[in-house]
Amino acid sequence: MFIGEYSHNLDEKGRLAVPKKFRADLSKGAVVTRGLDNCLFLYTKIEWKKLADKLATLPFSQAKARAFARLMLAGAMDVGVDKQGRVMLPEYLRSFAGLKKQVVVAGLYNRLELWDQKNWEAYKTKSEKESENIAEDMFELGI
Amino acid sequence: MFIGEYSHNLDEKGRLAVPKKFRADLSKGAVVTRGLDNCLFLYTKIEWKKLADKLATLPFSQAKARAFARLMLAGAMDVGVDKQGRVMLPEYLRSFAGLKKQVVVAGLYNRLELWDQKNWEAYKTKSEKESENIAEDMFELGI
DNA sequence: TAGTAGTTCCCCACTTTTCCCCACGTACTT
DNA sequence: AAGTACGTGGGGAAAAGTGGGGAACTACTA
Repeated sequence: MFIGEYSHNLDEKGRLAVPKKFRADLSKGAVVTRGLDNCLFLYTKIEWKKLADKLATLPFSQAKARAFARLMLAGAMDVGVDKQGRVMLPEYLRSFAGLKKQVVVAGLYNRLELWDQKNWEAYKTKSEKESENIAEDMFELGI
Repeated sequence: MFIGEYSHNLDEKGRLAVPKKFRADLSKGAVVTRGLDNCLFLYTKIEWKKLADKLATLPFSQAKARAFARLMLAGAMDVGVDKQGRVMLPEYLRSFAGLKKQVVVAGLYNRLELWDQKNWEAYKTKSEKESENIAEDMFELGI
């Protein structure tokens, strides 16, 4: 299970170190893709497969379904973890998420999220302020 | 499974390099055809067969069904992958999709999509803006 | 029937990118 | 205070993409 918040630097080649704890899980294969709220999602191969199978069932005759599948599937990329425990993020994903140098790696149960530091801070302060309101809505979703 | 976004150049002879990863799957035979949103779809022979069988079940008494079947079936073309891993795209498909020099190859699970670079960028910016809305709709479809 | 033109396919060579490995620095631990 | 673990940076080898020359094949024409 992925939890926690880590800060790492992207190097000039677009590589990002993964926190040590998570490397074992990711070493068997990992997939990065476009996420929501301007971040990237990083899944293990197994978790990715589950998601991809769901996406594949969307009917391509529906414009919205096509758009969503294109964002997630075409946005996805197999990434290997090198001997130093880093993943290479393709340019189009870095620019999508606006990743500069400082990147926040956040654990969210079955995925990691990669955020540009600035965006993360902004998002967090916003959410913290609204947390009471947000919580109220969660009731409807069964929490 | 086809995933990812790649950028390749059409050469003067109308040939397009296929990303290395996908060549093994496509080497047994591939089919290109007209796609939706102004791109081309590229299937393996097996996946194409499944789609063609579905298209064949469409009632030809419906004008829209006829038009759709014509678009996809009559637009289809067997393509071989040469020893350098390239496919030859017939002129009528290149002009249909408005392919110039820079082409984006996008993996969408069971098919590849071929886009003119410009169109792809435009489509993507549009979808990214709407992605949160789209995502909420996807929830209803069980994602 | 043979010649010519147009295509398709194969191969060679160049360029660019990717990936792998080594080395350094910093921070934490013992 | 020294050793170890982890994050960071960069150099070099290998692989993948690209472009063009030339052979084989077809089709059309004289």
